[in-house]
Amino acid sequence: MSNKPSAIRGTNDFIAEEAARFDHVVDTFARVRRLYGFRSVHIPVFEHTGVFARSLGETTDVVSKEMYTFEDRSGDSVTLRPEFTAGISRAYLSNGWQQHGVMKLAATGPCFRYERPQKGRFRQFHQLDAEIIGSAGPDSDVELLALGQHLIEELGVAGNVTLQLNTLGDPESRSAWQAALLAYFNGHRDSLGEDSQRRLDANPLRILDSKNEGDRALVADAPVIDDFLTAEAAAFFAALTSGLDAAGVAWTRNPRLVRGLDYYRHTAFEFVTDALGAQGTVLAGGRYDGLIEAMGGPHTPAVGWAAGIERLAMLIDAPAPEGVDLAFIPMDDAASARGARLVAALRKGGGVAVETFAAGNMKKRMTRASASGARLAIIIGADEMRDDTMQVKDLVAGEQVRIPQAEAGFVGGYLAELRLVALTGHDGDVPDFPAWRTRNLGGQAR
RNA sequence: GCGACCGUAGCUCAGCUGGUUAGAGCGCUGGUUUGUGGUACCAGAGGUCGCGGGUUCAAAACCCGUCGGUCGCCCCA
Repeated sequence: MSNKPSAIRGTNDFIAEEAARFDHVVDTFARVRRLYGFRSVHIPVFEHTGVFARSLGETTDVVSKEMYTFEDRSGDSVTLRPEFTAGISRAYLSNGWQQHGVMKLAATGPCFRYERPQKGRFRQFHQLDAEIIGSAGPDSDVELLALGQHLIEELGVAGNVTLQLNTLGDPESRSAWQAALLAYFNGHRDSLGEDSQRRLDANPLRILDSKNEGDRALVADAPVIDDFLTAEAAAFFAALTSGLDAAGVAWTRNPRLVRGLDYYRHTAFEFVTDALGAQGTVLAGGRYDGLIEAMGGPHTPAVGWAAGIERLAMLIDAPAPEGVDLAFIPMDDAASARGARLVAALRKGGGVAVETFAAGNMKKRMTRASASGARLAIIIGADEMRDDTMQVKDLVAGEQVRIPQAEAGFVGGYLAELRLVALTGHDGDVPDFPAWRTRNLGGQAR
């Protein structure tokens, strides 16, 4: 048992419920983002290292110690994407997407960060991503946040998640505030924890969300961004908050909320939960007006967010397990061949999900058929082959009828009706299959 | 990079202060039911006790190392 192959640290293999949770998050995003006109974008999973190194900020942890970077065979340094925004911005410039005007884009897929894994944090993790590129107005921030809120609601986790909102101001506001913070914390350097003393040099803003008890007391009296906001920055934030109120997006002001990556301006936000241990951030982002310009493009305002699929997946209720509609159980080769045509017709014509159970003894086949989630089973053996009939068993009711194979349409019709009832949430009682068939036979006869 | 905890059957775990052939539940295979499941009963297969070394008459249990996992710090989705 010790020679089993092992997975790379911090990667996951999902089946069954875990896979269903993951899929449900992805599917829900695909549905909701269309409601807001966000179009799908597909970008590479890796880029030239410079794409990330320059855009995220050389001193950030993501760049300085968490990137999956390696040389390819030609000696170029390439990096597995640690996030989506830099790659999308690069694609925007590479392909001249300015021609499309304001773009609302959505992406999904794996990202990579070389970190110690823990709850809600992995080396290969997966994100949902939404960006609005080319729009400077706070109405775009509102739309983007509304999308995020809507997604959270559709996933049924809104009760556990709150939106924390802050502004980092424009570059003037931000650097004035940063200078004031630096002066303030330098004055109390000795009272700061070890980690925060290091932050003082690297990224003083981060001291604001220190978890150290002693730091928190200092942070409480630290300079607040509001006192450094330029008139424009203040107006932007006011427009944003009133827009959110108008759109019915609930938010909480958190003046100590900062974002780790260098490119953020103005809006910064996190949807957080306390139900996930130490990794409470489930969806987060902000405005990054300077990024595309810094990458060598024209001045292009933009806002975006990313959400952690695994984190959302841990939060939602378990989705209904996957299953098929119908189990086909042939008793011998002849029945198997006959049934193949029948099954193909049901799949292609009726959209019926069918799984065949031909291995093991009868009891085994029934057990597996039952576990497949199928409502009905079609059983064909030598007896049935003789007179072109089949046994149709309702696996929920336990009732079974022997009917002509020519009546396969009833099977498709019954399953279609069940689907319809499930879809409309109409809980009208559908009888078991034998009774349903008798009823519809009668109806047709007249 | 730092810290804490954990590592026994396919899975989840029990195994008290070291003492003979290492257990349970679930799952798997077969049977009660020669072609009928989801409930029940019976039987069976399946374990280098993560790996290496040490202490001891004796180690799954104690010590050291190592690898792996989990959670936390840092940082972040």
